[in-house]
Amino acid sequence: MILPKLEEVAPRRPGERCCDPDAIPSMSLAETGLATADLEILAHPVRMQLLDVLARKEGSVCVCDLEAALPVKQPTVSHHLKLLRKAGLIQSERRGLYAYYRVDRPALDALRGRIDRYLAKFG
Amino acid sequence: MILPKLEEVAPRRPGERCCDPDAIPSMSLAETGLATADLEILAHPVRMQLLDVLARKEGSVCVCDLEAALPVKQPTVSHHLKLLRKAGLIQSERRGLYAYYRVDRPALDALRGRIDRYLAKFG
DNA sequence: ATAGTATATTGACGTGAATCAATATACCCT
DNA sequence: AGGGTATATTGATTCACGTCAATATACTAT
Repeated sequence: MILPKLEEVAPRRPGERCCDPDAIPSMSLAETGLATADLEILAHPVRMQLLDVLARKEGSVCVCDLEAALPVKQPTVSHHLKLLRKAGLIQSERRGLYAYYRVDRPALDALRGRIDRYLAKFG
Repeated sequence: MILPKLEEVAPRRPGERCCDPDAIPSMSLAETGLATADLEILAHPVRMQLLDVLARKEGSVCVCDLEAALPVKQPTVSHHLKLLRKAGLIQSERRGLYAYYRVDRPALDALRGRIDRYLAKFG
């Protein structure tokens, strides 16, 4: 390992250490990318309320009930349900005209576990 | 409590229950607003790496070291540090030309606790 | 004073998210 | 077939966020 001559680094007052060699993230950009994706899917009031309602019910919930429970219009509900489904957190099923959604319990538990692990890095 | 006559509600097939009375969020919009604010502050790669670096160090870290550790320019680092400080998660101190940041340990622990509690609602 | 450095702020730009009206799709019923 | 309903999709709009060049600020050193 080649060290620069002292004159070549920016001058610092002694005790005001800059260029601290272990001020290095333990998480790569790829890791923080996954972590932020996990957090982002939860970080919206509508999605949080949707998950809240779905997670408390044992079985499936009709979209019409989800619409009634939330302060946004039907296309917006549909939009956020789609995002949650793409994230693997919920599953859907059609019965006739109606669509029913339920949580994917293992996926939701896994998400919780990952977020717990991200937070543990700061503890 | 006044109930509508049965003929006045939208017709449903029996067994395809809609208007489920307990499909109701347990979290108000105000609560989900606080929760999403807590999640949003973490849900960015640069802020997560900043917290990662700061949380691992016992003392303060010079901004110049934070800049060196992250893949963004100086104004961007400054911007995210400001957001984290406004959120109460970090504190800053100036020593001469240099600025030093450190985590606010109680605030970070409190944030972790709140997020744990939000996640517990889905468990 | 003058020059130089570290950090903060401003202002502008690009990008993506959120929302919803309008429309499409798929299903039921007569 | 035709009309009605529930949900999904499209397209347009708005708006907040992230980034950075340029500049300001505040300090150091000569």
